[in-house]
Amino acid sequence: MEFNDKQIQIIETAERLFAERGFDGTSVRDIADEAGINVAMISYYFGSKEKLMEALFELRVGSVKIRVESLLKDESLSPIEKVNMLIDEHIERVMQKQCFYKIMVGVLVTNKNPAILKAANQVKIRNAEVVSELIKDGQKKGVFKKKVDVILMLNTMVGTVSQSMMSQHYYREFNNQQDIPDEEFEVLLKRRLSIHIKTLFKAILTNEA
Amino acid sequence: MEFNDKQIQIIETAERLFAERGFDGTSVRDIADEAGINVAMISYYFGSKEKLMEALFELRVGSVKIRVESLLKDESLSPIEKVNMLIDEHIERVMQKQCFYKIMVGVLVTNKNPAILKAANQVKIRNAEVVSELIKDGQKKGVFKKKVDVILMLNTMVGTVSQSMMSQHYYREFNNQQDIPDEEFEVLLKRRLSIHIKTLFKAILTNEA
DNA sequence: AAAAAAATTAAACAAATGTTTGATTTTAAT
DNA sequence: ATTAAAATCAAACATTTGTTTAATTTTTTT
Repeated sequence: MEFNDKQIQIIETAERLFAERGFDGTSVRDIADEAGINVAMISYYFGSKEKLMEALFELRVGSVKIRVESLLKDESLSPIEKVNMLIDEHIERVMQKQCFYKIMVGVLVTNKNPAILKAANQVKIRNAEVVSELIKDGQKKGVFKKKVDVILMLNTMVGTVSQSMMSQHYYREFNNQQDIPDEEFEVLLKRRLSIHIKTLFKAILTNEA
Repeated sequence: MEFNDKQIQIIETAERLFAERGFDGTSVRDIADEAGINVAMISYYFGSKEKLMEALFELRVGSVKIRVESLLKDESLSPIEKVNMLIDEHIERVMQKQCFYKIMVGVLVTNKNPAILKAANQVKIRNAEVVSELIKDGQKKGVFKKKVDVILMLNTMVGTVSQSMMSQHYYREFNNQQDIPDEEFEVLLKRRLSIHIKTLFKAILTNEA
Protein backbone atom coordinates (compact mmCIF):
# COMPACT_ATOMS: atom_id res chain seq x y z
CA MET A 1 0.00 0.00 0.00
CA GLU A 2 1.12 3.54 -0.72
CA PHE A 3 0.76 6.30 1.85
CA ASN A 4 0.20 9.99 1.09
CA ASP A 5 1.89 12.81 3.00
CA LYS A 6 -0.92 13.20 5.50
CA GLN A 7 -0.98 9.49 6.24
CA ILE A 8 2.78 9.42 6.79
CA GLN A 9 2.48 12.42 9.08
CA ILE A 10 -0.11 10.58 11.17
CA ILE A 11 1.93 7.36 11.17
CA GLU A 12 5.08 9.15 12.33
CA THR A 13 3.23 10.99 15.10
CA ALA A 14 1.73 7.69 16.24
CA GLU A 15 5.17 6.08 16.05
CA ARG A 16 6.61 8.66 18.44
CA LEU A 17 3.73 8.37 20.91
CA PHE A 18 3.58 4.56 20.77
CA ALA A 19 7.30 4.49 21.57
CA GLU A 20 6.92 6.95 24.44
CA ARG A 21 3.70 5.65 25.99
CA GLY A 22 3.08 2.23 24.47
CA PHE A 23 0.24 1.26 22.14
CA ASP A 24 -2.44 0.94 24.80
CA GLY A 25 -1.08 3.96 26.65
CA THR A 26 -1.72 6.16 23.63
CA SER A 27 -5.27 7.25 22.73
CA VAL A 28 -6.36 8.15 19.22
CA ARG A 29 -7.12 11.61 20.56
CA ASP A 30 -3.50 11.93 21.75
CA ILE A 31 -2.34 11.14 18.24
CA ALA A 32 -4.84 13.48 16.63
CA ASP A 33 -3.91 16.36 18.92
CA GLU A 34 -0.16 15.93 18.42
CA ALA A 35 -0.56 15.59 14.67
CA GLY A 36 -2.91 18.59 14.54
CA ILE A 37 -5.73 16.70 12.86
CA ASN A 38 -9.26 15.62 13.69
CA VAL A 39 -9.77 12.28 15.49
CA ALA A 40 -12.01 11.01 12.74
CA MET A 41 -9.13 11.23 10.25
CA ILE A 42 -7.51 8.17 11.80
CA SER A 43 -10.51 5.98 11.12
CA TYR A 44 -10.97 7.71 7.78
CA TYR A 45 -7.46 6.91 6.57
CA PHE A 46 -6.62 3.67 8.37
CA GLY A 47 -9.92 2.16 9.54
CA SER A 48 -8.87 1.74 13.15
CA LYS A 49 -6.10 2.31 15.67
CA GLU A 50 -4.98 -1.29 15.23
CA LYS A 51 -4.77 -0.86 11.47
CA LEU A 52 -2.75 2.31 11.99
CA MET A 53 -0.22 0.21 13.88
CA GLU A 54 -0.16 -2.30 11.03
CA ALA A 55 0.40 0.55 8.58
CA LEU A 56 3.37 1.69 10.68
CA PHE A 57 4.90 -1.76 10.44
CA GLU A 58 4.22 -1.92 6.73
CA LEU A 59 5.99 1.40 6.26
CA ARG A 60 9.02 0.51 8.35
CA VAL A 61 9.54 -3.19 7.67
CA GLY A 62 9.12 -2.77 3.93
CA SER A 63 12.40 -0.87 3.55
CA VAL A 64 14.62 -3.30 5.48
CA LYS A 65 14.88 -6.31 3.18
CA ILE A 66 16.76 -4.89 0.23
CA ARG A 67 20.04 -3.76 1.82
CA VAL A 68 20.53 -6.93 3.87
CA GLU A 69 20.13 -9.24 0.91
CA SER A 70 22.36 -7.26 -1.41
CA LEU A 71 25.09 -7.74 1.20
CA LEU A 72 25.25 -11.48 0.70
CA LYS A 73 25.55 -11.29 -3.06
CA ASP A 74 28.64 -9.08 -3.09
CA GLU A 75 31.44 -11.50 -4.07
CA SER A 76 34.25 -9.04 -3.42
CA LEU A 77 33.73 -9.09 0.34
CA SER A 78 35.13 -11.69 2.73
CA PRO A 79 32.80 -13.42 5.24
CA ILE A 80 34.31 -11.48 8.12
CA GLU A 81 33.84 -8.20 6.25
CA LYS A 82 30.23 -9.10 5.59
CA VAL A 83 29.60 -9.89 9.24
CA ASN A 84 31.13 -6.59 10.27
CA MET A 85 28.98 -4.72 7.76
CA LEU A 86 25.92 -6.52 9.05
CA ILE A 87 26.71 -5.32 12.56
CA ASP A 88 27.14 -1.71 11.46
CA GLU A 89 24.06 -1.94 9.31
CA HIS A 90 22.03 -3.14 12.30
CA ILE A 91 23.38 -0.50 14.69
CA GLU A 92 22.70 2.25 12.18
CA ARG A 93 19.19 1.01 11.47
CA VAL A 94 18.16 0.77 15.12
CA MET A 95 19.69 4.12 16.11
CA GLN A 96 18.13 5.77 13.09
CA LYS A 97 14.66 4.45 13.88
CA GLN A 98 14.76 4.30 17.67
CA CYS A 99 11.04 4.89 18.14
CA PHE A 100 10.13 2.04 15.86
CA TYR A 101 12.47 -0.41 17.55
CA LYS A 102 11.14 0.52 20.96
CA ILE A 103 7.67 -0.33 19.66
CA MET A 104 9.09 -3.55 18.21
CA VAL A 105 10.35 -4.58 21.65
CA GLY A 106 6.94 -3.93 23.14
CA VAL A 107 5.25 -5.97 20.43
CA LEU A 108 7.56 -8.95 20.93
CA VAL A 109 6.81 -8.96 24.66
CA THR A 110 3.03 -8.59 24.54
CA ASN A 111 2.16 -10.50 21.39
CA LYS A 112 -1.43 -9.55 20.68
CA ASN A 113 -1.99 -8.62 17.05
CA PRO A 114 -1.02 -11.65 14.91
CA ALA A 115 -0.47 -9.56 11.77
CA ILE A 116 2.07 -7.35 13.52
CA LEU A 117 3.75 -10.23 15.27
CA LYS A 118 4.15 -11.90 11.91
CA ALA A 119 5.74 -8.78 10.42
CA ALA A 120 8.13 -8.54 13.36
CA ASN A 121 9.14 -12.20 13.18
CA GLN A 122 9.57 -11.93 9.43
CA VAL A 123 12.50 -9.58 9.92
CA LYS A 124 13.99 -11.92 12.50
CA ILE A 125 13.69 -15.07 10.38
CA ARG A 126 15.01 -13.34 7.30
CA ASN A 127 18.01 -12.10 9.25
CA ALA A 128 18.72 -15.53 10.72
CA GLU A 129 18.59 -17.18 7.32
CA VAL A 130 20.86 -14.63 5.68
CA VAL A 131 23.39 -14.84 8.51
CA SER A 132 23.27 -18.64 8.55
CA GLU A 133 24.25 -18.66 4.89
CA LEU A 134 27.03 -16.22 5.61
CA ILE A 135 28.41 -18.34 8.43
CA LYS A 136 28.31 -21.53 6.36
CA ASP A 137 30.24 -19.76 3.63
CA GLY A 138 32.86 -18.66 6.14
CA GLN A 139 33.09 -22.20 7.54
CA LYS A 140 33.62 -23.60 4.04
CA LYS A 141 36.45 -21.13 3.52
CA GLY A 142 37.93 -22.17 6.86
CA VAL A 143 37.83 -18.74 8.51
CA PHE A 144 34.97 -19.52 10.93
CA LYS A 145 34.58 -22.13 13.66
CA LYS A 146 32.57 -25.24 12.92
CA LYS A 147 30.14 -24.95 15.82
CA VAL A 148 28.35 -21.62 15.84
CA ASP A 149 24.99 -20.91 17.46
CA VAL A 150 23.67 -18.34 15.01
CA ILE A 151 20.53 -17.50 16.98
CA LEU A 152 22.38 -16.84 20.25
CA MET A 153 24.90 -14.77 18.31
CA LEU A 154 22.14 -12.67 16.78
CA ASN A 155 20.41 -12.40 20.15
CA THR A 156 23.62 -10.89 21.46
CA MET A 157 23.78 -8.36 18.64
CA VAL A 158 20.10 -7.41 18.78
CA GLY A 159 19.97 -7.53 22.59
CA THR A 160 23.10 -5.46 23.11
CA VAL A 161 21.96 -2.76 20.69
CA SER A 162 18.40 -2.63 22.08
CA GLN A 163 19.65 -2.51 25.64
CA SER A 164 22.18 0.21 24.81
CA MET A 165 19.62 2.23 22.89
CA MET A 166 17.06 2.04 25.68
CA SER A 167 19.48 2.96 28.44
CA GLN A 168 21.64 5.47 26.55
CA HIS A 169 20.85 8.29 28.94
CA TYR A 170 22.11 6.18 31.78
CA TYR A 171 25.26 5.25 29.84
CA ARG A 172 25.90 8.93 29.15
CA GLU A 173 25.45 9.81 32.80
CA PHE A 174 27.73 7.01 33.95
CA ASN A 175 30.52 8.29 31.68
CA ASN A 176 29.92 11.97 32.53
CA GLN A 177 29.22 12.93 28.94
CA GLN A 178 26.18 15.14 29.36
CA ASP A 179 28.12 18.17 28.11
CA ILE A 180 28.77 16.94 24.57
CA PRO A 181 26.00 17.50 21.96
CA ASP A 182 23.36 14.83 21.35
CA GLU A 183 24.45 14.03 17.78
CA GLU A 184 28.06 13.70 18.85
CA PHE A 185 27.17 11.31 21.66
CA GLU A 186 25.13 9.21 19.27
CA VAL A 187 28.08 8.91 16.89
CA LEU A 188 30.28 7.98 19.84
CA LEU A 189 27.83 5.37 21.10
CA LYS A 190 27.47 3.83 17.66
CA ARG A 191 31.24 3.61 17.24
CA ARG A 192 31.72 1.98 20.64
CA LEU A 193 28.88 -0.45 19.99
CA SER A 194 30.40 -1.34 16.64
CA ILE A 195 33.83 -2.14 18.10
CA HIS A 196 32.27 -3.94 21.06
CA ILE A 197 30.04 -6.27 19.04
CA LYS A 198 32.72 -6.94 16.43
CA THR A 199 35.02 -8.07 19.24
CA LEU A 200 32.31 -10.38 20.56
CA PHE A 201 31.58 -11.84 17.15
CA LYS A 202 35.26 -12.44 16.48
CA ALA A 203 35.42 -14.47 19.70
CA ILE A 204 32.39 -16.49 18.67
CA LEU A 205 33.34 -17.04 15.05
CA THR A 206 37.09 -17.30 14.64
CA ASN A 207 39.46 -20.02 15.80
CA GLU A 208 42.14 -19.29 18.34
CA ALA A 209 44.14 -21.43 20.74
CA MET B 1 5.71 -3.37 53.42
CA GLU B 2 4.52 -6.90 54.14
CA PHE B 3 1.98 -8.62 51.92
CA ASN B 4 -0.54 -11.22 53.04
CA ASP B 5 -1.43 -14.33 51.01
CA LYS B 6 -4.36 -12.68 49.24
CA GLN B 7 -2.27 -9.68 48.27
CA ILE B 8 0.47 -11.87 46.87
CA GLN B 9 -2.11 -13.85 44.93
CA ILE B 10 -3.40 -10.64 43.37
CA ILE B 11 0.13 -9.37 42.66
CA GLU B 12 1.12 -12.61 40.95
CA THR B 13 -2.02 -12.67 38.83
CA ALA B 14 -1.37 -9.08 37.82
CA GLU B 15 2.26 -9.95 37.10
CA ARG B 16 1.24 -12.65 34.66
CA LEU B 17 -1.31 -10.45 32.88
CA PHE B 18 0.94 -7.38 32.76
CA ALA B 19 3.62 -9.55 31.15
CA GLU B 20 1.19 -11.00 28.62
CA ARG B 21 -0.80 -7.88 27.74
CA GLY B 22 1.16 -4.94 29.10
CA PHE B 23 0.16 -2.62 31.94
CA ASP B 24 -2.27 -0.49 29.94
CA GLY B 25 -3.51 -3.54 28.07
CA THR B 26 -4.69 -5.12 31.31
CA SER B 27 -7.82 -3.86 33.07
CA VAL B 28 -8.42 -4.20 36.78
CA ARG B 29 -11.44 -6.34 35.91
CA ASP B 30 -9.17 -8.72 33.96
CA ILE B 31 -7.02 -9.11 37.04
CA ALA B 32 -10.00 -9.54 39.36
CA ASP B 33 -11.59 -12.18 37.11
CA GLU B 34 -8.37 -14.19 36.74
CA ALA B 35 -7.64 -13.99 40.44
CA GLY B 36 -11.24 -14.89 41.30
CA ILE B 37 -11.82 -11.82 43.43
CA ASN B 38 -13.99 -8.72 43.36
CA VAL B 39 -12.72 -5.66 41.48
CA ALA B 40 -12.99 -3.50 44.56
CA MET B 41 -10.42 -5.66 46.34
CA ILE B 42 -7.65 -4.14 44.25
CA SER B 43 -8.41 -0.64 45.44
CA TYR B 44 -9.07 -2.00 48.91
CA TYR B 45 -5.66 -3.64 49.22
CA PHE B 46 -3.43 -1.46 47.06
CA GLY B 47 -5.26 1.84 46.55
CA SER B 48 -5.00 1.84 42.79
CA LYS B 49 -3.84 -0.08 39.74
CA GLU B 50 -0.67 2.01 39.64
CA LYS B 51 0.06 1.22 43.28
CA LEU B 52 -0.50 -2.47 42.56
CA MET B 53 2.29 -2.21 40.00
CA GLU B 54 4.51 -0.52 42.57
CA ALA B 55 3.73 -3.30 45.03
CA LEU B 56 4.80 -5.83 42.41
CA PHE B 57 8.14 -4.09 42.03
CA GLU B 58 8.54 -3.85 45.77
CA LEU B 59 7.97 -7.58 46.10
CA ARG B 60 10.34 -8.57 43.30
CA VAL B 61 13.17 -6.05 43.58
CA GLY B 62 13.44 -6.43 47.34
CA SER B 63 14.85 -9.94 47.11
CA VAL B 64 17.56 -9.24 44.53
CA LYS B 65 20.13 -7.21 46.47
CA ILE B 66 21.37 -9.70 49.02
CA ARG B 67 22.79 -12.48 46.85
CA VAL B 68 24.64 -10.13 44.48
CA GLU B 69 26.42 -8.29 47.26
CA SER B 70 27.43 -11.38 49.17
CA LEU B 71 29.21 -12.49 45.99
CA LEU B 72 31.72 -9.67 46.13
CA LYS B 73 32.69 -10.31 49.74
CA ASP B 74 33.67 -13.94 49.25
CA GLU B 75 37.49 -13.85 49.35
CA SER B 76 37.96 -17.48 48.32
CA LEU B 77 36.74 -16.82 44.76
CA SER B 78 38.85 -15.45 41.92
CA PRO B 79 37.59 -12.46 39.88
CA ILE B 80 36.90 -14.69 36.89
CA GLU B 81 34.94 -17.12 39.07
CA LYS B 82 32.91 -14.26 40.45
CA VAL B 83 32.11 -12.95 36.98
CA ASN B 84 30.99 -16.41 35.90
CA MET B 85 28.80 -16.75 38.97
CA LEU B 86 27.29 -13.36 38.27
CA ILE B 87 26.36 -14.51 34.78
CA ASP B 88 24.71 -17.70 36.04
CA GLU B 89 22.99 -15.78 38.80
CA HIS B 90 21.53 -13.36 36.26
CA ILE B 91 20.39 -16.08 33.84
CA GLU B 92 18.75 -18.01 36.65
CA ARG B 93 17.02 -14.94 38.03
CA VAL B 94 15.57 -13.84 34.69
CA MET B 95 14.45 -17.33 33.65
CA GLN B 96 12.92 -17.90 37.05
CA LYS B 97 10.94 -14.65 36.94
CA GLN B 98 10.26 -14.30 33.26
CA CYS B 99 6.98 -12.42 33.67
CA PHE B 100 8.56 -9.82 35.87
CA TYR B 101 11.45 -9.22 33.50
CA LYS B 102 9.10 -8.85 30.56
CA ILE B 103 7.30 -6.16 32.54
CA MET B 104 10.66 -4.61 33.38
CA VAL B 105 11.48 -4.30 29.69
CA GLY B 106 8.16 -2.61 29.06
CA VAL B 107 8.75 -0.17 31.91
CA LEU B 108 12.21 0.78 30.67
CA VAL B 109 10.82 1.55 27.21
CA THR B 110 7.76 3.59 28.22
CA ASN B 111 8.99 5.36 31.32
CA LYS B 112 5.85 6.76 32.89
CA ASN B 113 5.67 6.07 36.62
CA PRO B 114 8.73 7.68 38.26
CA ALA B 115 8.59 5.45 41.34
CA ILE B 116 8.76 2.29 39.24
CA LEU B 117 11.41 3.69 36.92
CA LYS B 118 13.48 4.49 39.98
CA ALA B 119 13.12 0.94 41.30
CA ALA B 120 14.12 -0.49 37.92
CA ASN B 121 17.17 1.76 37.61
CA GLN B 122 18.17 0.99 41.17
CA VAL B 123 18.85 -2.63 40.22
CA LYS B 124 20.81 -1.51 37.19
CA ILE B 125 22.99 0.99 39.07
CA ARG B 126 23.63 -1.44 41.91
CA ASN B 127 24.69 -4.09 39.44
CA ALA B 128 27.01 -1.73 37.56
CA GLU B 129 28.71 -0.61 40.78
CA VAL B 130 29.23 -4.13 42.04
CA VAL B 131 30.61 -5.30 38.71
CA SER B 132 32.86 -2.24 38.40
CA GLU B 133 34.43 -3.12 41.74
CA LEU B 134 34.87 -6.69 40.62
CA ILE B 135 36.57 -5.64 37.37
CA LYS B 136 38.92 -3.25 39.17
CA ASP B 137 39.94 -6.04 41.52
CA GLY B 138 40.66 -8.30 38.57
CA GLN B 139 42.69 -5.57 36.90
CA LYS B 140 44.73 -5.06 40.05
CA LYS B 141 45.47 -8.77 40.11
CA GLY B 142 46.49 -8.60 36.45
CA VAL B 143 43.95 -11.10 35.15
CA PHE B 144 41.70 -8.56 33.38
CA LYS B 145 42.39 -6.05 30.61
CA LYS B 146 42.95 -2.42 31.55
CA LYS B 147 40.28 -0.93 29.30
CA VAL B 148 36.87 -2.47 29.94
CA ASP B 149 33.53 -0.81 29.18
CA VAL B 150 31.50 -2.21 32.06
CA ILE B 151 28.17 -0.80 30.92
CA LEU B 152 28.43 -2.19 27.40
CA MET B 153 29.50 -5.52 28.86
CA LEU B 154 26.46 -5.59 31.14
CA ASN B 155 24.22 -4.46 28.27
CA THR B 156 25.41 -7.52 26.40
CA MET B 157 24.62 -9.83 29.29
CA VAL B 158 21.23 -8.31 30.05
CA GLY B 159 20.35 -7.82 26.38
CA THR B 160 21.33 -11.34 25.34
CA VAL B 161 19.36 -12.95 28.14
CA SER B 162 16.27 -10.76 27.60
CA GLN B 163 16.34 -11.33 23.89
CA SER B 164 16.78 -15.09 24.33
CA MET B 165 14.02 -15.26 26.93
CA MET B 166 11.56 -13.32 24.79
CA SER B 167 12.21 -15.30 21.63
CA GLN B 168 12.74 -18.74 23.18
CA HIS B 169 9.86 -20.31 21.27
CA TYR B 170 11.46 -19.18 18.06
CA TYR B 171 14.85 -20.54 19.15
CA ARG B 172 13.25 -23.86 19.97
CA GLU B 173 11.54 -24.00 16.61
CA PHE B 174 14.72 -23.11 14.74
CA ASN B 175 16.56 -26.00 16.44
CA ASN B 176 13.66 -28.46 16.02
CA GLN B 177 13.37 -29.10 19.74
CA GLN B 178 9.60 -28.90 20.19
CA ASP B 179 9.50 -32.57 21.20
CA ILE B 180 11.54 -32.30 24.38
CA PRO B 181 9.71 -31.25 27.60
CA ASP B 182 9.48 -27.59 28.59
CA GLU B 183 11.59 -27.89 31.72
CA GLU B 184 14.30 -29.78 29.86
CA PHE B 185 14.43 -27.14 27.14
CA GLU B 186 14.73 -24.41 29.75
CA VAL B 187 17.69 -26.18 31.37
CA LEU B 188 19.25 -26.56 27.95
CA LEU B 189 18.72 -22.91 27.07
CA LYS B 190 20.17 -21.76 30.38
CA ARG B 191 23.26 -23.92 29.92
CA ARG B 192 23.84 -22.67 26.38
CA LEU B 193 23.33 -19.08 27.47
CA SER B 194 25.79 -19.58 30.29
CA ILE B 195 28.53 -20.93 28.03
CA HIS B 196 27.80 -18.33 25.39
CA ILE B 197 28.00 -15.30 27.66
CA LYS B 198 31.04 -16.62 29.53
CA THR B 199 32.83 -16.92 26.20
CA LEU B 200 31.89 -13.35 25.35
CA PHE B 201 33.01 -12.01 28.72
CA LYS B 202 36.30 -13.84 28.49
CA ALA B 203 36.95 -12.11 25.16
CA ILE B 204 36.13 -8.74 26.68
CA LEU B 205 38.01 -9.17 29.94
CA THR B 206 41.11 -11.30 29.47
CA ASN B 207 44.31 -10.56 27.59
CA GLU B 208 45.36 -12.64 24.65
CA ALA B 209 47.73 -12.05 21.75
C1' DA C 1 -22.31 -14.28 72.97
C1' DA C 2 -21.73 -9.44 71.82
C1' DA C 3 -18.98 -6.01 69.65
C1' DA C 4 -15.45 -4.50 66.58
C1' DA C 5 -12.70 -5.04 62.74
C1' DA C 6 -11.68 -6.84 58.36
C1' DA C 7 -13.03 -8.70 54.08
C1' DT C 8 -16.15 -9.04 50.32
C1' DT C 9 -19.80 -7.77 47.37
C1' DA C 10 -22.96 -5.63 43.61
C1' DA C 11 -23.94 -1.41 41.96
C1' DA C 12 -22.98 3.12 40.66
C1' DC C 13 -19.81 6.87 39.23
C1' DA C 14 -17.59 9.97 36.11
C1' DA C 15 -14.11 10.02 32.79
C1' DA C 16 -11.86 8.13 28.82
C1' DT C 17 -11.92 4.99 25.18
C1' DG C 18 -12.30 3.75 19.80
C1' DT C 19 -15.46 4.52 16.30
C1' DT C 20 -19.33 6.46 13.49
C1' DT C 21 -22.38 9.91 11.81
C1' DG C 22 -23.89 13.56 9.07
C1' DA C 23 -22.96 18.07 7.80
C1' DT C 24 -19.54 21.20 5.84
C1' DT C 25 -15.51 22.65 3.52
C1' DT C 26 -11.88 21.97 0.22
C1' DT C 27 -10.04 20.08 -3.90
C1' DA C 28 -10.34 18.04 -8.48
C1' DA C 29 -12.67 16.95 -12.69
C1' DT C 30 -15.85 18.07 -16.16
C1' DA D 1 -19.13 27.49 -13.46
C1' DT D 2 -21.04 23.06 -12.19
C1' DT D 3 -20.52 18.71 -10.49
C1' DA D 4 -18.28 14.98 -8.14
C1' DA D 5 -15.03 13.37 -5.02
C1' DA D 6 -12.08 13.83 -1.16
C1' DA D 7 -11.02 15.78 3.15
C1' DT D 8 -12.26 17.75 7.47
C1' DC D 9 -15.05 18.73 11.27
C1' DA D 10 -17.89 18.84 15.79
C1' DA D 11 -20.87 15.99 17.94
C1' DA D 12 -22.71 11.78 19.35
C1' DC D 13 -22.29 6.71 20.08
C1' DA D 14 -21.83 2.72 22.91
C1' DT D 15 -18.14 0.47 25.72
C1' DT D 16 -14.71 0.21 28.77
C1' DT D 17 -11.94 2.31 32.04
C1' DG D 18 -10.32 2.95 37.25
C1' DT D 19 -12.40 4.02 41.41
C1' DT D 20 -15.88 4.65 45.12
C1' DT D 21 -19.93 3.72 47.73
C1' DA D 22 -22.72 1.60 50.94
C1' DA D 23 -24.46 -2.64 52.33
C1' DT D 24 -23.40 -7.33 53.76
C1' DT D 25 -20.76 -11.20 55.21
C1' DT D 26 -16.86 -13.17 57.55
C1' DT D 27 -13.36 -13.14 60.93
C1' DT D 28 -11.29 -11.64 65.15
C1' DT D 29 -11.38 -9.68 69.63
C1' DT D 30 -13.44 -8.80 73.91
